[in-house]
Amino acid sequence: MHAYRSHSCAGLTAAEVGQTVRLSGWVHRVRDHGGVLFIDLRDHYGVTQVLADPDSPVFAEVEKVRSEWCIRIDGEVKARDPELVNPKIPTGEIEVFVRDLEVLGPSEELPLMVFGELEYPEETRLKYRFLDLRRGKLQRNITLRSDVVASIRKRMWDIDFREYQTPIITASSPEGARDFLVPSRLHPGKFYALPQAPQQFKQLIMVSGFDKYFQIAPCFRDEDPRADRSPTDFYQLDVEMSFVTQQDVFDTVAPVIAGVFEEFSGGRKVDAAADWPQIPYREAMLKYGTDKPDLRIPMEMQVVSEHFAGSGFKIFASILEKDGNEIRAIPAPTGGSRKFCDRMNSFAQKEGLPGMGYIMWRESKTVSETSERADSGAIITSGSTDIVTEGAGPLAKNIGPERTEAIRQQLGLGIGDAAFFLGGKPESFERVAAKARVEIGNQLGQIDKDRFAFAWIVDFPIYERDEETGKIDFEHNPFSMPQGEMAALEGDPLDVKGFQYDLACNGYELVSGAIRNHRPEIMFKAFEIAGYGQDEVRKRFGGMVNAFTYGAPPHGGCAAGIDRIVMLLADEDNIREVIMFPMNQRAEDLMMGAPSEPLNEQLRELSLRVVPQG
RNA sequence: GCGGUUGUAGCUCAGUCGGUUAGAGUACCGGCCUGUCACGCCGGGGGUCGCGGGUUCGAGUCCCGUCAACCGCGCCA
Repeated sequence: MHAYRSHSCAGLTAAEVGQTVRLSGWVHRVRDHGGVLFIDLRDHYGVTQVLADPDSPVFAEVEKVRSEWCIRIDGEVKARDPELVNPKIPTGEIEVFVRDLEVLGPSEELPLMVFGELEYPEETRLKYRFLDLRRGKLQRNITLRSDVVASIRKRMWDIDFREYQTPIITASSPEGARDFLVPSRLHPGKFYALPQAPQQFKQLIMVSGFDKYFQIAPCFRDEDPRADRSPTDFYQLDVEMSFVTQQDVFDTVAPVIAGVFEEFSGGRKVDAAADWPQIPYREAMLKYGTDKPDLRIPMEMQVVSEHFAGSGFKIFASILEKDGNEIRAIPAPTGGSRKFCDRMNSFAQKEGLPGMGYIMWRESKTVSETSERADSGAIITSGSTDIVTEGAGPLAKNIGPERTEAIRQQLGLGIGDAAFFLGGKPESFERVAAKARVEIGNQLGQIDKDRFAFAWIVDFPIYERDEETGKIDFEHNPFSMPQGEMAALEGDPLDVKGFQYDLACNGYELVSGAIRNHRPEIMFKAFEIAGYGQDEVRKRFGGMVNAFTYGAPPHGGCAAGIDRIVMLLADEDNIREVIMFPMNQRAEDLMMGAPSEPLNEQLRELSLRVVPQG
């Protein structure tokens, strides 16, 4: 018999009754009844109940085992009496009577219980990640992640892509984020960098004639984390293809993403890839306040400036006197209660805005009298009670019934509905507006939680103007082909759109990509507009620019966030739930003790000296 | 760098208006229990109330400072 096991803890059924088996696993739970003692023995695959009584030669030793000890047992498979079957576990029809026990690894008192669904603080969970990982949820999430990656690889292979590895220790490739630097021992004073993405390599792979590339690639960025953003490193499905248009990339990647979601959605609805809308960036910002809208929420923002210009609501009226300012409304069907409106107002305040004005529409009865002169000359007066829709709330009072009604009609709202209003420079309120829209959708129960809603966001601007310095800079990375190529760069830079796109899903950015700028002269021009001379470009992207002078094919691609895809599929809202060994919020690994101080000897070898922080 | 929330037993938490010896569940230790599957019952050990200072006759509780964790902003696809 094998040293550790003849079966897994999920592998025994009524068919094995009577056999002598060997199991290894962790003690999930002990139930000691004195004369009979039960252990739920758990491994990666499942749980089997094992038992011992004084007839067992190892009864005394079995009595000593505790939760999470790693043990091996030999025993005899027994059928349970019908009334003793546990229908909750697949092995519930049998149990194993222990005849031999070996403690493979005893356990200290646990800082975190594997058994049960108790919540623990992040700090505890991360420090004892190996215990947390034993728990059902992380076992499921991490297994799912592995399955998702395998599915992606297969799907990419099936459409003739191949996976090529690119360097990890490489040159700094400024994509916008901060680099992780690696000091060079052989070249004192010089540093390698970890790639923020294999961006330049994959483009070079295209120049090298490989046509279709993908890689499940680690990416490194030294930025502060968020719940949906891992610090230090994360994984991308990195894709690049030659001789393609933007639509070709969509047609290639969408079925892969949709296929993966369908495969692992567990019955949740996945919007068909062919139906994914393409929303221009400007339109997304206008309607949703963000370039990663959650399209499960039906409400869309609208510009309502005209109704407030010169109105009695002085705050908005004066905001509108300034160029570039506008007023936008978020409709909130069925949100027409004071309580709800107040809650949303304080939500906006918590997010840093002065507040969020609102109008509620309710019904009001008015008695109207009409008088008319009959043909006979008599005056006939008739009275009737009309039910009319009336705007309520301080804002409605200030602007009066006509303007209030015009707003209602524009937004298509009715009795019991509300609308929220934000004013100023769009950039100043769009972030909060986007969150408010989600909050409204959530609170009013208008989000279909069992749906994955996708949209391509297209026509991203190539450039943006820095608010403070007024300087023109790249909005994203500088590798995208401007729509209209060289000619487009002759006009106003802020009007130049790129063949650059994102895929949004349920409020997350899942994919980002572009048709690349493969023409050196257009690249130089594009950089010139952002204030970078040819020398600078050659210095920073020399390898790639040089390659582009030797017959570069038109190419494009994208990168999809593996962590986020798994996070959505696992229905988690924190990226750490789908990463095996994540960092904490301060980019520390509490389990491994990283980062840590290097040995003096290491520093000497690297010609480095640590400057004490004042 | 900034803002919010949190910090009490190994773990999860309660602790009223500032008032006696800081509690519960769980885990751990001991005892009882032959059919449990969150087994049950009895008993026990376990506390720098994050840390420092202050107010007070008296501080887990109030004030100031500080540290840490998480969430968010800035930043970043």
